Amino acid sequence: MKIKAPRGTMDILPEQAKKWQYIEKQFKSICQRYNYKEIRTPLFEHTELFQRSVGDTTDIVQKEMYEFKDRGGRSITLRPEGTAPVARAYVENKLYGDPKQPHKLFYFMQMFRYERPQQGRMRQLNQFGVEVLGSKDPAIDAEVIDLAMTCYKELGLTSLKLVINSLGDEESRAQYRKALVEHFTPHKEELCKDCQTRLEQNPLRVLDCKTDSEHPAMKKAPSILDYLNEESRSYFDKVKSYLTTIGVDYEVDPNLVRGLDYYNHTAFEIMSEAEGFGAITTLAGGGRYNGLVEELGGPSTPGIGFGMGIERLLLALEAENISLPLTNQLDYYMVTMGERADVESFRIIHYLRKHGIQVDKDYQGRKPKAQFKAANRLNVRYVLVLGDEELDKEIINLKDMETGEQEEIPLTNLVQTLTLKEV
RNA sequence: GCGGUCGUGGCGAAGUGGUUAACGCACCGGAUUGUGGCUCCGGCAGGCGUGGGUUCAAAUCCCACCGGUCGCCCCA
Repeated sequence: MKIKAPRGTMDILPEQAKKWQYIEKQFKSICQRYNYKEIRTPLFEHTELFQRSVGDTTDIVQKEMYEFKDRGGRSITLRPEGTAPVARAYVENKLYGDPKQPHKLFYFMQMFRYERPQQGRMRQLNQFGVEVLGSKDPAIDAEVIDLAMTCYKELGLTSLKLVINSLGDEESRAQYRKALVEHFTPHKEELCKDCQTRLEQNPLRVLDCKTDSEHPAMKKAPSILDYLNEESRSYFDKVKSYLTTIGVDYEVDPNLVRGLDYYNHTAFEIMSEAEGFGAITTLAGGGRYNGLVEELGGPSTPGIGFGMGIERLLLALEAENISLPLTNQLDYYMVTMGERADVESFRIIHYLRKHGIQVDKDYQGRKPKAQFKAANRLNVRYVLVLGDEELDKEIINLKDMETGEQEEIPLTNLVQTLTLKEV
């Protein structure tokens, strides 16, 4: 084969697509229960949107964006994440003026990140996500987290870990940032190269460095939790208390920083603890972003959301050995014998389909024997047998593939009989 | 972006320098002129990821590239 799918992309074939459909259906039903409405934004945006919101120092912007110039010379980027585009749409369409607040939104969208692919990390990836704009009620934080957990739980996943943290408000964060720089600067030379850069550009991210995690300075690093001001601390406490109220277990990890610039207050991640899941365990991540809408030119509007990788979700299901209840097999298969019957069968199945009956036939010119084999392969319970004999008698033979029994159905009663069978 | 590892018919998998590249599954046909799932028999299908090189001779050795996979960075 000459032309292959570009690196980091994949085809989703019918067998697999059934799972995607099922997951989407379940998640949409959950969203309906929680009263979240679907939003769809463009596949690509002006590069500037991500630079300004996600942040120039983040990995996403520095090395992962699918960025190109269009024919008009504009810098365009295939969206690497969903929050910024949704916030942009909120501002652009003036949804802040809509009396229905907050706006509770969900999406199923493709994202693109230029990374070295491996299992669970594609260049084109699919995310289900949720964004709530216009509420700073800690109960909404808990609702969003609960929604994500519910999605996983209703599919049957159990080996989950919810990790939460608070990054505090701007003031808390600035204080903490200062403390971190003061703490790490004396050890700067001992830290890894990445951390030295991070210390200057984005000190919070020094904390989630894996290389230096054993360094004594890392262990003695100040905790964000000690730098939360009164308001931030109280907010975080309320979020935790709401989670407890509805029985959502969590673990507080003061080192959970989240990479993107727009986050503040609540940050969370959901991981799989299933065995054999490999190095990548994050299934979903999100947080609050109270300054983002304003940053994008809208009125000061609080927001919170998460993104959930569907590819990783499928891996988690596999790791936990969960098979989704997929049930779309064929109801009827038509077997024909002879040319007369073959032509007539085409007319009949068209008629049956028109009446809502799910039926297929052979298109390979196979012998009857092979047609029955095909029916077996398709896992069909009933086969409609049509040959010269049946045509002459104006009936069709309905064969039950499980019992092997066959009964004659008058053609005039066909639809009625088959419809009843399905019940 | 860095490091390890792998790449043989549709799938799985032998072969590690030398006659026309095992085998299993799947598929097609026959035994059974119009009836399947079992059995038996037969058949279809690959020149070994791509491109160079070494050699009398390469799927087998070397190089580059592409792709998968694992790990790192980071995240979904």
